[in-house]
Amino acid sequence: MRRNRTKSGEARLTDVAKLAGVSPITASRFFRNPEALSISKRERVESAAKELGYVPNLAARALASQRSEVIGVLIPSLTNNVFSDVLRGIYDVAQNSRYSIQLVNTRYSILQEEKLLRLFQAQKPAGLIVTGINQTAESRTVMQAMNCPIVQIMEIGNEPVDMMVGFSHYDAGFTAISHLLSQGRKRIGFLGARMDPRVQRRFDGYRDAMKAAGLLDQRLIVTTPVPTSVTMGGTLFADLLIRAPDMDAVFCVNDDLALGVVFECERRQIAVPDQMAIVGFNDLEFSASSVPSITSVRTNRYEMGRHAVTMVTETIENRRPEQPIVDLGFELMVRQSSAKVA
Amino acid sequence: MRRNRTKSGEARLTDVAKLAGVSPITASRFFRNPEALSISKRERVESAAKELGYVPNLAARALASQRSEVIGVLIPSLTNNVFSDVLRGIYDVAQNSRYSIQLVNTRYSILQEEKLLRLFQAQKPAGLIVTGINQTAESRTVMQAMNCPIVQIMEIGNEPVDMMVGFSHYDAGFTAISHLLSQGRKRIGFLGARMDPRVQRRFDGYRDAMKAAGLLDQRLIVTTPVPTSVTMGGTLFADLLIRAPDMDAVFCVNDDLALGVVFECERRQIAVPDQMAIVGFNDLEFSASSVPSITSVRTNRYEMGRHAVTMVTETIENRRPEQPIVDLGFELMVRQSSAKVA
DNA sequence: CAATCCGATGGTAGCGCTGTCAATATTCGT
DNA sequence: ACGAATATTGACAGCGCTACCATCGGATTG
Repeated sequence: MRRNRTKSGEARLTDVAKLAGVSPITASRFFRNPEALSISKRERVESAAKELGYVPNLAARALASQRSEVIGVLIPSLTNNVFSDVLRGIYDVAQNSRYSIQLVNTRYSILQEEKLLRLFQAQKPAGLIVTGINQTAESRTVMQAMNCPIVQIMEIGNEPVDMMVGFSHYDAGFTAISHLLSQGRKRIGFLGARMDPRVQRRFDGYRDAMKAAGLLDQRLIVTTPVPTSVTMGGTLFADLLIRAPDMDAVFCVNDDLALGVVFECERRQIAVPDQMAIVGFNDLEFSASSVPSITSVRTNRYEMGRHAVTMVTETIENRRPEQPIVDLGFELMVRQSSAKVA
Repeated sequence: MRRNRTKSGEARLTDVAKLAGVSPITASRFFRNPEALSISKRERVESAAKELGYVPNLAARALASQRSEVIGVLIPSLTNNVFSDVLRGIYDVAQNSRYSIQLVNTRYSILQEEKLLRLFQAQKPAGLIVTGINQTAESRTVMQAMNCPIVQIMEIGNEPVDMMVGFSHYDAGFTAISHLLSQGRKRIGFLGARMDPRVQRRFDGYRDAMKAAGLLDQRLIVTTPVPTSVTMGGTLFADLLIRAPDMDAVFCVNDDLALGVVFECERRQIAVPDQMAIVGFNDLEFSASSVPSITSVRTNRYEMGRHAVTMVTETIENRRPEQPIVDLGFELMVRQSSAKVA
């Protein structure tokens, strides 16, 4: 005994088909590939759907078609500005496509990431976007078994699970230090909070640049596993000054920390850049308009998000990008905080 | 002709049931309400599921049970720090529940919001979290028809669609201005970017407080529809100084703008707070550690997110909160930028 | 000891949609 | 004008799961 409508009173595809005088499958095609219908049927189905206020049942569609139109996104933080930009890129592209985004927060834990990846299996996502390249072996296995396009974002490496879009944090760190060295700085501190894998690679760039210049000194390095913040920038900088009072520059792994250093310098009346050069990372919006403005490494986070979704959708539609690894690069924005000493 | 497994090779509930020697429905119950099974069956199903690596098919479940376990979230911006905090609260609670979050970005457009709300209908979400109280009439109709708990967040009002959690932006604005007035300030500027409804209500608080003090002056007010930023804070402040050179305080609708004003004052060598008091809004992390530290209105954004999800889930589980409207309040954090003139 | 209740389990019948492939209509080339 | 190729359309049979109701044995009650 079939009713006229769904229990909750909504119209079904069959109801639309009946009203339009076509078979259910024809109506179904109207919503997925209207070009396949003759003009007349197309119009009939369209007006029938409108009249009934038909809304497709996504669960039924997913069940029948054996696939969903969900792209899973795993990011490590919802607070960090860096990820909000990436997310905006992701959502901007996704909202104009038929795919929807399922976002989860790994909180910088690769075990949590592994667990969430397993959860995604149940959804049979159409694609996956994961942060970074440091997944557990188990996570990689799960991903490989998932049979959908996968993009690793934020950084690039040699062994993509599938595809990648990002840039080299090592090179970026190296470039930042090279800049300071070229300005005549010798005692360049490293200031890092929450040493996630990408921050670690920025550090590697710092270390190698300093080593190459014969200037590496453990006393110049301070890090903490605590999350990053402006306040933490000031605190760590104070630490660093105790350990290396002759420090003449500091490389902060992000702009929040750098801003904290700027404020701490003001408190202590340390002249920037004369006595202390400061370089940040990410080029957040405030870095250009702070006083002094902060030299920083600009990265294309919004583009990264857009790219990632696009790579996923193109792959689904059999237009897989020729290059599985996309390097979006970075740009050192030199500003007042690291201008040459007079 | 039924196969042993799904086409893609995954085990189905029936396969688990067969291996465990129980009926499919018993196996089904194991995953939804294990307590209903006898210990022996429970163990049998559990080990069978593990052996087959069974992962439930969410689409099938949603179709058969006529409901999903998705909570839809509509927010106007993915960039604004304010929302990242709310989101973090939402995700923290949701990730420990059986509900998953479906997030969409309305980009401050109530028309886009309406469209997205319709999209959500198709998903039959278990609950909905929407930003603010300024939905279109059509949006309200759609929501009312959705037959699921709905929480409006960020602010409170008198006519909840269903439930609300937030605080009074009017009161917050009024309080901020009262503080400045009590410090002896008379020419208090208003600096607003992207005048969304909540910012508008902060403005109403400003206007009424100034009017009550007989100090309202249009020249003291500057706003722009452009999104907020630190840079914009400096720009608008410069505008304001031209229009009202005798200004002795400024209320910024958020801390980014306030930070921009701090920098602009430094550039112009305007002494803060002696010549110019500054009050921000939201109490972002940097406000406490900037130089000078910035007086701001602290709001419980993380809690707001947590609350919203909790209200939804409790309602679903028939433990609807007694109070449909939760006022999380705010707190004025008085700091250097608005200390009393000597 | 029969009547009653309750917890545990299973059978049946879909949920609303789409994949597959066959059946028709339509167009085209020669 | 005729067969072949192509464009449209439809019938059927599930997708994997759960709601609903029936069943059954055992505990409880007077």
